[in-house]
Formats: sequence, structure tokens, C-alpha cells
Amino acid sequence: MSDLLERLRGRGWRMTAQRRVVAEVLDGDHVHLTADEVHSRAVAKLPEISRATVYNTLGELVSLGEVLEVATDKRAKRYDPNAHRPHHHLVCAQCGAIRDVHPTGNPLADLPDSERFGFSVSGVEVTYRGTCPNCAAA
Amino acid sequence: MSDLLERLRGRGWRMTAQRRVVAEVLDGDHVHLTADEVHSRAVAKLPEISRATVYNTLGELVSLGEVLEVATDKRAKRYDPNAHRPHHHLVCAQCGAIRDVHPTGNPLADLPDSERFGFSVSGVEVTYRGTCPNCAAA
DNA sequence: AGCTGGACTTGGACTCGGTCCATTGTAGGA
DNA sequence: TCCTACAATGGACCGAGTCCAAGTCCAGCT
Repeated sequence: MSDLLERLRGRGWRMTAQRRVVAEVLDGDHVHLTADEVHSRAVAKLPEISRATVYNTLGELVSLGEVLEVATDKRAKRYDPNAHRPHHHLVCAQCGAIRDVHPTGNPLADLPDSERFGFSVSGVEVTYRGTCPNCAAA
Repeated sequence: MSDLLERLRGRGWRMTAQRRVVAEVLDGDHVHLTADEVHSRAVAKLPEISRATVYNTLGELVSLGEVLEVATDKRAKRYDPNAHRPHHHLVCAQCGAIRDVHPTGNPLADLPDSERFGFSVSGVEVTYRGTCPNCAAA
């Protein structure tokens, strides 16, 4: 996990308590937190950390490619620490829970040239929607 | 196109000038408008229409399944009048333009049971990302 | 055609996620 | 250790969307 911190230092990151804390939070459970959730977990470890710093740090991690932004619903962005193994998402329509999934097949290959309209296509996101066992039980 | 209005009347919709205007706007160009764009186009036809009404009407159209909500970026929801033929989206990372595309293959079939984690999966969205010819030229 | 109830619209206040910015603090190289 | 460029702070601000109380007006009934 300090892999992450190592890598960041290697990229010339100035290592601050705040950044360390944010990185730790993301590295903890492999869940998909909203920025606010990251913030409140960070506050638990470092009470004075500010919302703006969390947003800044998340933004930096995203542009360094260490973390993925996931916009499955339109309420809050979520942050996916699992940026290094390609995967897609399965989202509960009720509670918003997200699981990483690894479908077979390559959707990029399923988009013929005739359907690309001159775009240079660089990536694809697949979001499965459904109801999680918890919500189905309720 | 008045198909749409017919269908709505058939479902017990009270037909008001506002709803007619919103439906007309969506039925016009087959582009993917934000709620605000829908509102400003609606205002052009019916100056006193309020933002809240546009939001209400869009919400109703969505829950009737006549229009699709698309959340490709996290800024504003877009509304897709092409709800009756299944399709996916190709989004320009620069300018946000959206095209409907029809890939071959069925991504739902690509998600094995072992990757469903007890969810009942009801649908899938595929978003291709890239750069449109316009933005590539610029 | 005129009435009337209840559905629809209005607009302004409010929420929520996120961004900005001027100020203050500090990591880390010389 | 000192210096300074980079980072953190927090409070104001923004934009998209929601809520709500009051007013409006569609449509079914006579």
C-alpha cells in the first residue's frame, strides 16, 4: 500500500500529513467513497483537514491516474482506488452501492468503425444496474 | 411525433401548454439536451414557463419511459428522447458532444453469474469516450 | 356553455456537491 | 538552519437541482 506513497513521492509529490491521510483512506477498504466520505474518514485521522484539501488531493490523484473518478449517479462523484486493473461497475439502483466487476469480452471491439462517426475512441465504461441482495431483501 | 403527445394523453396526462412545449423541444433535434437547454428552448416558445415545470415534466417523461436520463459527465444530466430503440453513447471528452451508437454484442451476456454478487441485474449502460472530429481538428 | 375539484404551474428559497481564492503554513533543498 | 515555492485553510461562492405554498387552469359533469 505504501506503494502508493512511494509512487507519489517518486513523481515529485511533496508529502504532507493531509495527502498521506487521504491516500490511506483510499487505500483502506476497497469501496467507492464519495468525496465527502473521504473527507469525514480523513477528519477522523486528522481533525483539521479541510474539505478543499481533500478535493484538491483527490483531483491530483485522479490526474496522476492513481484513482478513478466514477460518476454512476449524478449526485456525487465516487473515487475508485482500483485504477490499475481495468474493470467495470455494478451499481445498486436503490442504495447506490458499487461493486467492481470483470465482464468477459471487450466492448471496444464491439463498436464498428461505421459507428464511430470520426471520433477517435479512447476508452469505454460499462455500468451494470440492478438491485443488490440487501435492497432486494428489504 | 404527436405520437408522443397521443401516448401521454392516453396515459391520463393533463395536456398543458407547458408540457406540450417540453415534448416538442425534445422531439425536435435528436440531440441530448441538458435540462437548462430544454428550458431555454422552451422559453423561446412559451416565455413564462418556469424552470421547475421543465424539471417536473422531464422527470415525468423519464418515469414514463419516454425519455432517458443520461449522466455522462457529472455536470448536468442530459435527456435523450430516443428511449425506444436501445443504444449506447459516444461522448467527446473535450466538448461533451454525444452520439448514439449501436454496438454489436450484448454486454449483459458478458457478465457471468459469478460476477453478479447476488445482484439482480436489470440493465447496462455503455459509454464510449473519445475525441470528436471537431475537437481533434482544433 | 358554465362550474368546480384537483392536477399543474409558478418562482423564490433552499440544498448539496463542488470550486475559488486570499491568506497562512510547511516540506525539503541549499 | 533558513528560505521559498508549493500546499492547506476556510469561508464565500457557484450551478444544478429540489421543495413548497400559493395561484392557475384543464377537463369532466352537469
